[in-house]
Amino acid sequence: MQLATWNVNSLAVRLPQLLDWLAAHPVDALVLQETKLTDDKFPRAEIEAAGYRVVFHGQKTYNGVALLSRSEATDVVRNIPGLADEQARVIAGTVDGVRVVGGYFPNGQAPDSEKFVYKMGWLQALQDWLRSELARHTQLVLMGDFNIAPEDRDVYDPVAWAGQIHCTDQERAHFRALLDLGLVDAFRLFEQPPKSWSWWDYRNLAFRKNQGLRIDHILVSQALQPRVSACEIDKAPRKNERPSDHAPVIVTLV
DNA sequence: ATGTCGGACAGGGTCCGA
Repeated sequence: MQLATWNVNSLAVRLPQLLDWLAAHPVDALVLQETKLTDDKFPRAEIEAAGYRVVFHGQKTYNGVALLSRSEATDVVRNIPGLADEQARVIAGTVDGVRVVGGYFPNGQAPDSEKFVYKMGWLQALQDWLRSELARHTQLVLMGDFNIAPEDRDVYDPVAWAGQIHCTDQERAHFRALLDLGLVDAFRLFEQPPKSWSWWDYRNLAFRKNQGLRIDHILVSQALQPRVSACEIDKAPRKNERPSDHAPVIVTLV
């Protein structure tokens, strides 16, 4: 079984690439972020024609998430229960016995901004909700664009980025709090190439220079960890002529 | 490199967000 996450930065633009990618990587479930589509504009027919069921939660211009799966997702949840949030950032469902939670975590803009305050509150609400989700679903995967680089080795220039957004102590503490719930960073279960990133700024020839961050993650519950046999970032779509700024991350379960 | 994308609004160029 394979699960994946990909911030597509506009599904309207990236749909052909998504369909190509699914043809090459017929994963069992995939969560998308930054679809940037209201639900009435979601390309359901095209995705179903590719052999996937799909549930989604979108809004105009910003954010927007989706869960694609070969088997039907059940017990679907949109956004964090109990959190009043106008931003479409979470979709969850149970696929083949695995609770799949897809998230587009807030960017946070800058550590002294109002958006950072929102990010902190959102992260706390996510943590509180996941604690109860884990109590109900021992087999759980949390994946998406976390907008957090958990450690310095996840940053191409940790000195320049020290204390900057994605790298603050507060964000990293929230990431560790998620691990403390009983989740494991699947990517770090395996030896990985040094300088492995999942996002490269569109500017400054960042991809060509491999100047990026690892901010897209797949966390698995402890019950699921023994099933994890591989986890990798697929850089290939980032080489497209008109790419998303993020690359997909894939986890393989036996 | 305040360096590029994508969407909205508007029907071009400018703004916001990332």
